[in-house]
Amino acid sequence: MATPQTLDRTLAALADPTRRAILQRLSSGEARVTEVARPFSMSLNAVSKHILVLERAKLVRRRRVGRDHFLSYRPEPLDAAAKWMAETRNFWAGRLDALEQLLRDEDAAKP
Amino acid sequence: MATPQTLDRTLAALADPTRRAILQRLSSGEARVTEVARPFSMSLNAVSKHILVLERAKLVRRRRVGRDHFLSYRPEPLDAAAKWMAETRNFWAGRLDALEQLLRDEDAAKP
DNA sequence: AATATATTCAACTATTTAGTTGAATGTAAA
DNA sequence: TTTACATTCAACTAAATAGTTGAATATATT
Repeated sequence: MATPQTLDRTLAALADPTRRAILQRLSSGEARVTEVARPFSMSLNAVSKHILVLERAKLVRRRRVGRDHFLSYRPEPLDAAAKWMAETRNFWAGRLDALEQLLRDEDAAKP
Repeated sequence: MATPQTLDRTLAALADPTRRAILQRLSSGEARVTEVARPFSMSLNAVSKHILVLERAKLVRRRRVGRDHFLSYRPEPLDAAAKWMAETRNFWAGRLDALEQLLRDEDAAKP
């Protein structure tokens, strides 16, 4: 698990604003393909392809119910990305603190 | 700062094993282009292009001294990536813990 | 001054990617 | 059973990417 290619696919999948927006949408719950596509100005087919990319990267899972395909966010592949960052040590030395602070700030901002 | 395009460039730059290897090499200190290129089986020119990609993503900085170009790792752009992950909350709920554990394990493994 | 070294530039090719449109498939509703 | 809906498949185009080779530029070394 976490072969270089897996990491490639994970990071490449994230390196697109449409796909990140899709994930953000899904991070607040399941949705069907059409629902996911609605906010975007591109064709449904284009979004369908983006979803395929996310699926290949295992960042999205598909549950078929009749003609509807329900999509959900699977965060697991990000572990490998985080691990890579952790191994490239310079980043985390003194930077994990900043990240934790940032998370604390976000928590504090929520009621 | 941290426009979507910046994130795109950061993540796209990381989504290549050659470039990640270059960064890992640089994370243990400055090196010249030729030195960085040596371990790879591709041409010097190809590596030079990878370096350019990393430079555009601000993950690598170049210091010119005569004909030598010294390259160094700049981890700052990863902040935006970490922030994006933090915002896609599901990941961090219950997963930041795992990451911290992982870091602690790595620390423990070092003398 | 001549030569060697470090690096980029330029031109080219092959592959991948993001998008399009139109047709096909399968399921649900009238 | 006809029609509408959800989704993908197929074929295509335009642009980006990763690699190549060969020439150019600039700096060191002899």
